[in-house]
Amino acid sequence: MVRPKRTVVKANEVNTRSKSAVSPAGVSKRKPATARKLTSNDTSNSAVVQKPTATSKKPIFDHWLMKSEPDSRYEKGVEMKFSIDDLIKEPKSTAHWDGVRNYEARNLLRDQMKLNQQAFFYHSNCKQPGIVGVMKIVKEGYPDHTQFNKSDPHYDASSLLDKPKWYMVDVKYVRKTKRLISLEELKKLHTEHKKSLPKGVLHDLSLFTRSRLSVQPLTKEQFDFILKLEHQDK
DNA sequence: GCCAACGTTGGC
DNA sequence: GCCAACGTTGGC
Repeated sequence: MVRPKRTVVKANEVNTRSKSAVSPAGVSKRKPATARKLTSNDTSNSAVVQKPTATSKKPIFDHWLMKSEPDSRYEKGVEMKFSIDDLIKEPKSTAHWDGVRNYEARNLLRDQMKLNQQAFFYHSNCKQPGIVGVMKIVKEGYPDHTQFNKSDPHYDASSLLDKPKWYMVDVKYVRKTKRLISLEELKKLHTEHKKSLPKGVLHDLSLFTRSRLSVQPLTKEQFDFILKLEHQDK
């Protein structure tokens, strides 16, 4: 599994409004992320995803961006790094994205991420933050076992076996992007897209509007737009 | 290493 | 349920 960069912190299920999450898939290790609340608000999901209706224009989020730290960092004595190369090295290049400890992210992992959907692998908290590859969801949300492991940095004593608080998905490596699509570049585009008259597709990219979320939702339009950048020289 | 943004905790 | 204090994320 991967590890997110953040730590565990057990979030309790209390905050309703929170939203962040992090965590990568994990293969070998995992890291946490945050998500939103749970128990109490299981029903209220984050509002991130909506269903299409003939009349509404709510965006459909069926693509993802998942953050992981490629550089070595220790949390409770456990190394948290998980780069795209680490994912590639996993058996079948597949990992669980464990360690997310944020309710909003948890809700995405548990409820919204579906089989075969694509996700960007994003390197964070490193020299060159940005998108480095593409992966796909190969197993939908299921309980993150690390919450029950006392020796795991993301152990959560408040989570019950029969009512797990935290979830993860499995992701499989698809390919690296032809080049790093940097945070800097995305930020520039985001700024332009906010200013342009009809706003551009990246005007509300969650990487900037919800920067601390470790698992972020994207529309197909956003995903495709960003992926096309790999063909530009930059 | 700093620090802004924002999530979490816990008293009241 | 509010909100101040505190903790974390993650870019810079």
